Amino acid sequence: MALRHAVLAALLDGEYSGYQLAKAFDVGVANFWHAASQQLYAELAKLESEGLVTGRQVVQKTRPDKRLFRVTDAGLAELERFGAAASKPSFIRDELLVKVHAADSIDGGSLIEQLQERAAVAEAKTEFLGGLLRQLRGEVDEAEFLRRGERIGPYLTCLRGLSFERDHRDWCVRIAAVLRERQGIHAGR
Amino acid sequence: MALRHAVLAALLDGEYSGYQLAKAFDVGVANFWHAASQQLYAELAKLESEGLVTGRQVVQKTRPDKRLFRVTDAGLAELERFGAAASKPSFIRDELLVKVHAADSIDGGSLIEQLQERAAVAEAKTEFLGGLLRQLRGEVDEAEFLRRGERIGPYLTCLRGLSFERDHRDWCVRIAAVLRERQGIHAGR
DNA sequence: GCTTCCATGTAAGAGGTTACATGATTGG
DNA sequence: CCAATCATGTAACCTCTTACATGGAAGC
Repeated sequence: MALRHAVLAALLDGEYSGYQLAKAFDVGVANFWHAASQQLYAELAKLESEGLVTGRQVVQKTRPDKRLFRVTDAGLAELERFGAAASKPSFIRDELLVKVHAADSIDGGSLIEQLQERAAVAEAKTEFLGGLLRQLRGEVDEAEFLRRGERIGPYLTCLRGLSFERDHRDWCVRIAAVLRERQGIHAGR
Repeated sequence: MALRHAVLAALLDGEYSGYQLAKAFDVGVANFWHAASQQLYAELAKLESEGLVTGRQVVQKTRPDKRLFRVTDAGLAELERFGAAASKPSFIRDELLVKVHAADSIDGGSLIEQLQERAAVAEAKTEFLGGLLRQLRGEVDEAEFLRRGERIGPYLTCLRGLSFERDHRDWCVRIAAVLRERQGIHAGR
């Protein structure tokens, strides 16, 4: 019962279909919450039945029909209640880190490759998030936007995502270098 | 079926009971994997029945008896297989970030408090992880330890944890400041 | 012509959370 | 004296993942 709040928060940006929401969860929202599209369709149905969101049918000609959802007043109230309550501790899960933890027992070459691959993905994400931030703040500079912008929530979480991806990229690059050097040492024995 | 690998990786440090493992998952392992103690007991039983770990009973006088587990050769082989396979994308979940995403719709005061609280927790964690790193590398300096240390896996993941916590703390402090300034602006209208 | 995009789901099974049970010992 | 620590689980419930189903349109 916590995905609902992530969905409500994401829907504050405007109307979204389940499909669009799933895309949002793949990019910006991915900085702090992960969910598969099936979960989102199910959660939207549940939220609607509880009156926290409303959907309206949009008939399309060249595309399948869709339903656009927005947060209701009851949904806003629920978000406010959530905002005041205690948060569960944050939660991370990363198989690559599990592998690094076991680095002394598994094949180094494969691990180095995966770290480089991950570094490249993180690099691509930093660039993407940088562009998203520019888009969100528009013409004004960051300090000004943060002082007077009307909707800064998504901007703030993207800042966190950007910082996370940079940091993660740097770590991957560094660890790959460490493992490479150790391979050289072992090979030279 | 991925918790098993986190458990195997954690058990590489030596023998652990379910209870001790749960503590490890609260500190070092928490940098990349979260699991409740009940899960760990269940997973250890499963791993033992599959021959990937072995347990031995340790009778204690002043404390309840316990079972210490270590990884078997089959367990090591499973870890190696896992190390070579593709990793699932990393997974993050943070209710505080959900709240920040909805910052424009929820009470700012409560959010600022929670951000400060979180910053303090992150600060405490950076200090703890700093100490853990010193302990892991012993007398030698970091570069030397990373070149020639025998077991560097946990060190590398702790480095990531340290970096993450610092970064997270800085973000929390900054966002709290942004929200405070906006409150001042709104109050002054 | 093949793949990707749009768009919404269902169903089964695996995995995770919450609440509970037990009971001696050590530290403040 | 009260809380925390050590130590291991069970049971019920909720959530999440995996696999599948459908079908037209647009891009390469």
